[in-house]
Amino acid sequence: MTAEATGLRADARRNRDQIVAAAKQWFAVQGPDVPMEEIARAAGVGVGTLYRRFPDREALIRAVVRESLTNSVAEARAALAEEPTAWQALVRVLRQSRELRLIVRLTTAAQPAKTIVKDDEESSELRRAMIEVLDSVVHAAQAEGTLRTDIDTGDVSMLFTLLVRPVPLPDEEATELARERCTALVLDGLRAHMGTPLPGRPLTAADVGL
Amino acid sequence: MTAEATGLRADARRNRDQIVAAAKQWFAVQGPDVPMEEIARAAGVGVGTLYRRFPDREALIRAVVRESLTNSVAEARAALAEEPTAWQALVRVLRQSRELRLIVRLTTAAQPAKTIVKDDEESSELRRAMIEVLDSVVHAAQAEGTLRTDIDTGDVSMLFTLLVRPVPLPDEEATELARERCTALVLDGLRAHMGTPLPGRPLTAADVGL
Amino acid sequence: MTAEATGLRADARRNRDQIVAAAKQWFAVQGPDVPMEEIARAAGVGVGTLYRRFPDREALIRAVVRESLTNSVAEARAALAEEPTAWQALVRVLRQSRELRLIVRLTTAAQPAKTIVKDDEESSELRRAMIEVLDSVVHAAQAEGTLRTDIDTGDVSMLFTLLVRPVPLPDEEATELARERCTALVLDGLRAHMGTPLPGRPLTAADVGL
Amino acid sequence: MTAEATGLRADARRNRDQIVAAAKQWFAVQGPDVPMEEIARAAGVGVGTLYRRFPDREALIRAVVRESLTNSVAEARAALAEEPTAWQALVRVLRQSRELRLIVRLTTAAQPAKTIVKDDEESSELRRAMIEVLDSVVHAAQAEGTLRTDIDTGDVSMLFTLLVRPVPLPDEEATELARERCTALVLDGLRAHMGTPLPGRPLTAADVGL
DNA sequence: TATGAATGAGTTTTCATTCAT
DNA sequence: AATGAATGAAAACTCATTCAT
Repeated sequence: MTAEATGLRADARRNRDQIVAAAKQWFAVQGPDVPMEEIARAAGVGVGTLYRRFPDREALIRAVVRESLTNSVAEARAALAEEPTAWQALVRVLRQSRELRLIVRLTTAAQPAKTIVKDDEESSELRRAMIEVLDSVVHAAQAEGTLRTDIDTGDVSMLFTLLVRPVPLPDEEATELARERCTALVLDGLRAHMGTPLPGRPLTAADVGL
Repeated sequence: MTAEATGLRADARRNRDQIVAAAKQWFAVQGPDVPMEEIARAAGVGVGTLYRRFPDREALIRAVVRESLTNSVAEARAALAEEPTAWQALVRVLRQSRELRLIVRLTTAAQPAKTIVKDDEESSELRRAMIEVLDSVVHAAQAEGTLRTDIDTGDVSMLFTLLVRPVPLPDEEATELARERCTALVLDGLRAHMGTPLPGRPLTAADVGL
Repeated sequence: MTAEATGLRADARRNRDQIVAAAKQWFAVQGPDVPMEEIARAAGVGVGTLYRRFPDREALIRAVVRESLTNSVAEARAALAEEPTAWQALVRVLRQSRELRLIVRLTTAAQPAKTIVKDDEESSELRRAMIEVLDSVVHAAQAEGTLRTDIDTGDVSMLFTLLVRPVPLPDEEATELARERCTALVLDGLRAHMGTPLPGRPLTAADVGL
Repeated sequence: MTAEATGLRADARRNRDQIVAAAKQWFAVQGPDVPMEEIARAAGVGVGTLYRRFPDREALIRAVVRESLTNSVAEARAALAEEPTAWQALVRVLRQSRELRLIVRLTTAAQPAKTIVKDDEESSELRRAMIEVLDSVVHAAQAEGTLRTDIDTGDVSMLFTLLVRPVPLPDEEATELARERCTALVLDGLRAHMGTPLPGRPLTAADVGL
């Protein structure tokens, strides 16, 4: 799906994809420190195979982040293109959060993952693309009068980050409902003309280190 | 401060307190997986002493959670008693978040901490006390007409949980500002008479596994 | 060049030779434990091809030793035939040390190589041939009065072994000069009529396990 | 025995010494790549204990080298002080080679060991001390007319290095005899007034990277 | 047949927990 | 009772060897 997967033999390619998929699953539930062997097992391959494709844990995280970011950007672009209003695009981006959730999880983990993304040119480029789309959505929503104007992309992405973090409630259904309601409540806070004054100034993407 | 601290010789007691304090610091920055030796070093004692007091990591986490919960409940009660309006009490609880942040961090970590709290009678009792206070604040605020009425304590505590999670931005100042703004935005979403309809039904504390 | 190379298709034969050549290079610099894949890469073939030709590392070492021994014997015979005096032949053998150096390196490494040579009939035969030539040179030199007579082939070959071992000095030039000077000094020790009495008795090739 | 061993509890100290002793034995026969677990087993401790004392293989090698160098320097000084002639001191240094053999083995191994010694201040100092003693012995022997004057400390130490390398002959007795004879032959090459002209110029310790 | 992918056993290293001093 | 040493199980990573394409 991403660049580095090309030019592999069919079976190797299948394995690579399974490894990334398995890593995504494990990373999503346990964070970036899952035993490599666990991932290998989930992918149905030996550790050796995993290490042949991804020389160390960082490389694997990098690949996962790249893939998730690629998907997220594509989803965000689709939302912007297809939704009738910018507000609706904003809402949709926020709801299409599976991949985003993973990135946030990895990016806000202990230490390493953030550095990994920062140091990776391809990820950085994707991150820039993501910011661009978010900027468009935010400013368009403000222009159409649906989003409050005392905020900027950084504020929005902070809220996204918070909403998207995994909150392990006992059962799956409650988790979904809670997330939906929280999202709706936050959206209500973002809507135009409704707010109390905010401290400081609108935060840009750069302000929040994006 | 808590039950198990009583009946120890003065020096033993001091050790115990230093260990818990050190654990709180480390847990706050690195999560519940910090090497035990790190904690012992920060407390100025040997690992042996740590283990004499807390037979394993779970026991230590339990002690930390108990202490933090105790403090949080006290703070929440003080807010309810001292603030002129329930809304202001709500805001103050949300801002007095140091101890709360720690509990959330421990409670939402990988696997163990949540179970630890569930299985501990004293923590459960504190949790119930906390819910009771939160319930009072929430319902009082709704009664006074400042908090929207299509929500319940579970919704509020979910939002608290989200806001309180550590979001490692590059610099300390930006982190503080971002947190302030997000809090304000979320509070705007919670204010009475301002919202769009929410999906589902008001979530109680029980609904979100508190 | 050696027996097992015959009867192969031209390309297979070329592969085999490249593998052995690559192995000689790597063995010379890193000893017999170089990763097989390194050797394969240097030979411009896949590991699979290497393993098709040499079922395991031992087989490859065996092949290298055979080839080196073959060359060494040929060189020693040429020296004996072409040099005007036995002493000069001795000196020349000692200086023509590239192949010899490799054998010594492999033979005196950790454990395996020595056994490998011992257990290999072809190598043993070559070793016998080598001893024969050395014996001729040594005894001829003693007969012509240039080599001290209280020693035998085993002593000489021990000294050869010592001199021939790689001594990694910082720069290449120093290494060469040092080797030259050491060789000259040792030769001075071997010259007739110059020595102090030696302990024990002259060592034959058999004495030193050749 | 060396500085870093002081201030340990009696049992820890005993373990540390056993570990170093075990490492010396294994390093002497197998080189610096022996499995750490092997060393731990030989020392009668768990791997964990080994790693507590020596954070990685390098640290262990460093400790072994320091100890061996310390002993070697002491031996060399004793030889210089006690032997009636410098020549006899030279001979004695060369024969007291157990510790020296180990250092040479480690120092001339694959890559790392050399760097380890270079980068270690204490080892470097010991090395300088060793050179100083050797210089004294060499120059004194030349002054008393027993050692040829067209050489210098570098030449001598190169010959030492060669002689001291392990030559695994089948049986122990043959090894000893062979070493004795080789040493005697080399000494004959070093004796004053006996030599043929050597190429280049006398090699100092610096020339051979000491 | 050649290739390079897959496997899994072997090593290094870390850290929770136990135990001797 | 306090300390920090010892233990060993677990995790990361490498590489010889086998196998599918």
